[in-house]
Amino acid sequence: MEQKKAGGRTLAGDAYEAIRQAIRTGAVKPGDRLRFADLQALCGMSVTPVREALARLTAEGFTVLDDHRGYSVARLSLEELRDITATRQLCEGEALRLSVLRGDADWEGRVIAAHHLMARIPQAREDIPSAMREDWEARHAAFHAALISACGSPALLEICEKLFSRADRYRRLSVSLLGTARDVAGEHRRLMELALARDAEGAAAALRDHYGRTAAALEGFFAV
Amino acid sequence: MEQKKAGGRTLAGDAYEAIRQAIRTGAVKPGDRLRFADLQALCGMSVTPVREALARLTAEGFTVLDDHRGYSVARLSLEELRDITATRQLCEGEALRLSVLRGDADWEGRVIAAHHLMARIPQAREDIPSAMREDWEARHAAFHAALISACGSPALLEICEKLFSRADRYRRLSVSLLGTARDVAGEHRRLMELALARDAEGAAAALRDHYGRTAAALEGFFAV
DNA sequence: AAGTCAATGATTTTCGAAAATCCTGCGACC
DNA sequence: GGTCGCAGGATTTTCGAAAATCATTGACTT
Repeated sequence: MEQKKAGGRTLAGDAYEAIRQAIRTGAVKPGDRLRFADLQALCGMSVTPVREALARLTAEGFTVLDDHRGYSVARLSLEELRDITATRQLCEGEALRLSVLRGDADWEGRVIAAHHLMARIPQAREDIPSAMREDWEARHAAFHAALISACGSPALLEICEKLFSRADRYRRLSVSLLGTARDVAGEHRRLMELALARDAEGAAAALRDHYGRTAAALEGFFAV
Repeated sequence: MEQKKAGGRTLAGDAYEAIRQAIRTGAVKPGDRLRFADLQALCGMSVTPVREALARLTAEGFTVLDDHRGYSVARLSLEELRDITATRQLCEGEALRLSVLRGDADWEGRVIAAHHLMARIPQAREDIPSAMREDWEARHAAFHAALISACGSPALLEICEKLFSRADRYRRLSVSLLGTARDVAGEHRRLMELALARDAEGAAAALRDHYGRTAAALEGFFAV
């Protein structure tokens, strides 16, 4: 979805951001019902824009709708984590492969710049202030987006973007509960190097491995 | 208010179906603006459910939203046709491969039954009544859905379903403008045979070829 | 006791109009 | 001659309340 510009041109857009943030940060938990009365209080607006925001969030998999029973926060599960991971490996792997094959000098610049921005601040961890964690998350997303930005397929890019944001909720779980023992920075650097060396297959394989490790690090949590 | 429950559980759902149908049948054309006043008249309801319907349609790529300028029917283009085709070949090809590997006897039954239903009525063509064409389209969609139904990945299935319905608009163009010279029935039969013979790679390749032919048959139209 | 059914309360869904925003055309000014 | 700015009109967006629907409770029958 790329219809909202940050800052707020419409109230519905603001509501979308506010509720999305509440879900991502855990202010409302998976399975929680989202009552319109509460959301109107949270967002400070009437029911109509809230309804539109929920429609968008539902399309992206953050919330689910039960006819005449309203909306609730989508639950997290090991099955979904595995499912999303496998689908990302397929789609984003191919997107990266295409991007490496078709990227021009301008694309190389975007990748280098995005990596540089991300590497400048420490990775999200328990002992890092929340604001900086948010910042790193944004730069992390921008780096992955830059990698596949030259794939030439808007449809594939849209799919990857949606899957990335759906996986974001699981990624946050990883940060807050397990810490980060892996050398994520090293994985990212290697990803960039393979891409810039125009090793399409190698970069795609490294990306699949990268996502596989992230998922594996979370498997334990759901064993509870 | 005394609303009748004509089939739909919510008016927003009815509006979604009505507008979607208007777009698919060409009652409103690509690029046309969708004014709320017109849609309210068409659907016989107030603005709120229409707005929700448009939000859903936009999420699926049938319409586009321009902030404060309203909704319009998404345009068709050769670039998008190629893009969607390539993405379908990737996603649905993999889904079919997985489905063939993992499908059980129950899945085989679903595939055979869906194919039988589709083969019983003639394929959509100019000289066929519109109602029968709609019927065939529905069974065609059901057949393709059955093929990949055992892939085990809800995320992938959702992506395939969305891409299928997006491609549906182009498919209709093919029917009304070019007729069907290809042996589509034969392609479908071969697809089923490969799947039931558990030739996962062969079936996936046949599916990619099937979609490639459909797209190729339409290339000419956009040359205008 | 168990099951049915109607009244009640909570919540979603829809309405119709008001407010906000954008587009167009016209005129003034440089 | 061309550009800028500003009413007028059309359209979207939002509001607050009314209507419809779902879940629950409790009385009443079997």
